[in-house]
Parts: sequence; C-alpha cells; structure tokens
Amino acid sequence: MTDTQRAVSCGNCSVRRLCLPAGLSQGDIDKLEQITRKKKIVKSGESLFRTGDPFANLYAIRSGSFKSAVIAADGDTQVTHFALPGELLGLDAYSGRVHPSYAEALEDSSVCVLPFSQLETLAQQVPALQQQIYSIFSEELKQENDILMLLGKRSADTRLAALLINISSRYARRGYSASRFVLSMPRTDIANYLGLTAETVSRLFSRFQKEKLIRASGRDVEILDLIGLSEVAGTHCGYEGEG
Amino acid sequence: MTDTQRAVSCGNCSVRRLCLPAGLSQGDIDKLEQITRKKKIVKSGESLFRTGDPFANLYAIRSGSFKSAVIAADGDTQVTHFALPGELLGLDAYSGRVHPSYAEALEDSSVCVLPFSQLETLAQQVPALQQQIYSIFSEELKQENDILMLLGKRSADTRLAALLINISSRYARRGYSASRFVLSMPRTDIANYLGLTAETVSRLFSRFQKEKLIRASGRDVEILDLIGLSEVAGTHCGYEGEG
DNA sequence: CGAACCGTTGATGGCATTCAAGGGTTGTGG
DNA sequence: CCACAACCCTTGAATGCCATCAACGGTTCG
Repeated sequence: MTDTQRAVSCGNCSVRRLCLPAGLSQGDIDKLEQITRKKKIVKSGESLFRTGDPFANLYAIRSGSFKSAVIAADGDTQVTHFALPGELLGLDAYSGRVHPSYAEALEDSSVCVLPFSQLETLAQQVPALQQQIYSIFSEELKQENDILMLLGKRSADTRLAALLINISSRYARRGYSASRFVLSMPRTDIANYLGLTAETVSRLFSRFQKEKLIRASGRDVEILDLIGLSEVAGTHCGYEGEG
Repeated sequence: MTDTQRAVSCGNCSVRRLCLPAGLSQGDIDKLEQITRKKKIVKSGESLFRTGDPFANLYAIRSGSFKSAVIAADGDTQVTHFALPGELLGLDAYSGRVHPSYAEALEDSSVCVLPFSQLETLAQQVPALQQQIYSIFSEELKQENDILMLLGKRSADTRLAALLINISSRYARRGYSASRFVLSMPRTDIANYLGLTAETVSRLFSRFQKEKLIRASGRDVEILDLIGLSEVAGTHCGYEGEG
C-alpha cells in the first residue's frame, strides 16, 4: 500500500460523474476534496478491508476493480459484488461498525480513502452531498434486488448473459467499449457470484461462442450479437446495474 | 385506506426501539413525531405502493406485515423481503424517484407515512436521525448480502431452515414467542423468496415435521428443536436479519 | 523446470422442478 | 343452508438441469 499524493482531485477525476461528486456544485466539490485527499494503492489479490475489520472509511474506486464477498460460518464465501471505478465500497459496514464483507482487488487498483466521520459531518452541511449518499445507498439496494431475481429464478445461461450485458454497459458508461472488454475476474469468481460452478460457466462461454453470441478467449470478451445475448438474458438485464 | 388520528405517536409506539426513533433523544423524537402523524391502513392483499409509483414517502410498519417484490420484463416476480413492524419500506426508490419494487400487505396492516422531503430536512438538523437513516440503509445492505449467500449456495432445506430461524428471531425481538408463531405468507411466497417452488417448500415442511424439528399445521408453526433446525440451516442463520 | 493456478471438456448422478391429482378451507351468492 | 369457485396445501412420479468427479492443456512465476 502506497500513498500517491498526486494532484488527482475530484474535480478532474475521470469518474466524478459516477462517484460522490455527482450533482455537486464546484464549491461543494472543493469541500469534498478536502476529505478525499488520501489515496491508496491495492495490488491484485490484496484486500482493501477484511471481514471483521473496524469500520472507519468508505472507499471510492479510482481505477481497477474489486470483488466483495461475505463469509459464512463454515468458511464458504459468496461473491456479492463486482465493483468498478466510481463505485463505493464499505457501505454495509456502517450499522455494525465492522465490515461484514471483505473487498479484494481483482487487478492493481487505486482508491480514495473517505473517513466516514468527516464525510458525515460534511454531508450535514451540504444537502447535495447528503442526497448523493442516499442515492448511492438506494441504488445499491435496487441493484441487489435485481440480483436476487437472477439468483432466485433464472437458469444458468440467463444469469451469465445478464452479467455480460451488465458489465458491458458499465464499461460503456465509463467511456470504454461496450462490445469488447477484458474481464478482470477468474471464472471461479463469476461462477460464485452467479451461484454456479466454474465448470458450468466455462461450458456456457463455449456454448455462447458456438452460438456466435460472443467471441471469447480467456478473459478477453467480444459481444458479437447483443440482441441475441439479450434474448438469452430475457431482457432480465433489467438488472442493468446502472445503464 | 383510512387515517387513524389516534394518539399513537413514536414515543409510545411498541416498535420505537426498532424503528426510526431508535437512539434519538426525547426532544428529537418530538420533532420526528411532527412528520409521522399520518397513518395508513392497508388491508390484506392490498398494495402499499406499486412498481413505477412516484417516490414521495417512506413507510414505517406499525402492525401487520408486508412482502416486497420486483417484477421482471417478462412479468415474473421475485419476492425480495418480508417486512415486520418497525421496518421501513421504500428505501430503494430514492435514487430513481420511482418505486422499483412493490409492497403488498400479507395481513391487515398499519403504517406511518413519512414524507421523505420532510424527513430529509429534519435529518439535516438532527445528526442522530441522520445516523439512524444511514444505519437502516446499511443494515438492509448487509442483510441482502446474507440472502445472496442463501440463494447462491445453499440447498433447499438449508434455505427454509434459515428462513424459519430468521422469522422466529425477528418475532422474538418484537416481544412475541420465538418458538411458536403464525406465518403471514402463503407457501408460494415463501417459495418465491427462497428461489424454490411451492411444492418443494411443502415437502420440506413435511420432512421437518417427520424429523421432529418443527410442528406445523398450515401457517401455524412451532419450533420443536432449535438446535437441530440450526444444524440444517448450517448456522447460516448468520442471516439472522437482526438478531 | 516444477508448482500453482486457470480454463476446458466429458461422464455420471442427485436434487429440485415440472406435471398431475386430490383434499381442505374460505367466501359468495343462489 | 348449500353449492360452487377460488385458493391453498400436500403428495406422487418423471424429467432435466446443474453439480460433482475426473482428466488434461496452457500460462505464469519462482
């Protein structure tokens, strides 16, 4: 972990429209910047926080990606989220003052460290920030409901198709290609997240490829037939995350 | 829908320790009461709000119970939550200004209507209320993660056992018996919530009864062997909701 | 060069769904 | 008061989807 005291501030951050500053005036952003100065580098495979760690900060992803997961009593884990730049990690730790989940970098990544007590105080003074925090909480709840639908009702192929479309649209929102991207997570994480096994996911990648829906080579994915893929997803990319 | 302008205020509400007033001083509760005056009666089977309704209020359950659910593009629904007195409904509607899910009474119920704009303003002035709102959001996120684990990884019997223990502990917290209670929802809703079919749930009720874990007659349930039931749940009643 | 991890593919089996039928309860209207 | 419809719950039998077990090739890294 390293601190990079570069002149990267919210005002010129590439994901400011997707992050806490969204909807804030320049003056408010200036105030926000005073508590987002500290950055942290997390290398691929390293943890940003672990289950049980005391809650002190939220983390805003500047670059890279993370998975977050919960651990059951028997040690079994469930991946609950793949997080991309602009998204906040640690929101579920507020009520218990302890992180109930852990977050691990899927690639070399960088985050802003947000001391929550300071954020709380500032939000008390800046209604727009307050609203943005509510909005992020609310959005996350909405997304989780859509994932519940996916896990509760959908077949394996539908789940994977929905995930691919979801990731595609999230990349697109960040200015990257919607049709071609590199997955940052291994098959096992995808499988875990979707409530499947790695073998099933691998078979589905093969099948989608045979059906000319995608072209995939390892983690390199190209969507060839978005309409077809959407049909497999049943347009249950109502779970579109953010799009 | 009827208004009951009785002298039921937060200060003497039976679920105040589980609801918004938790952690507030008497003075703050007095302020809160001024925006929680309006009550609403919802009869069994009626909707409190529907998918797509504009967001204006949060609702705090005073008595009864609700299910909330999301509807997919193909009309398929997924029950996402069973809500008991003291819990808040509508939090997922903030960011989109529209209810992404609907809430339906499972029995004749009563709620407090909380105009969110007023709640927001008050929270700006009362830090303890602000914190309680964060806490409720955060708690909800934490619970959803636990449900994801249930749906993603667990067998049918584990899911049902975990739900029974969860409901039991939530009733207990509200001063009712933890070992004997009446489920307010039909088997189909339980099945939908757990990602199963009604037939499977019914079979499990029978099996649990044969194994002397519970005694059940329709929706009337008595837990005979909490230890045994917990073992089936794998102590994955880490999804304990609130216990 | 070997270990560790990752991804793929095949064969087999089990668990939950699906399809089907029947009984109990509630509520309504003749 | 009875008949009938609409639910709700239960149980049985058969199918099918996905997990499990197993083996193997590729890549990375020490």
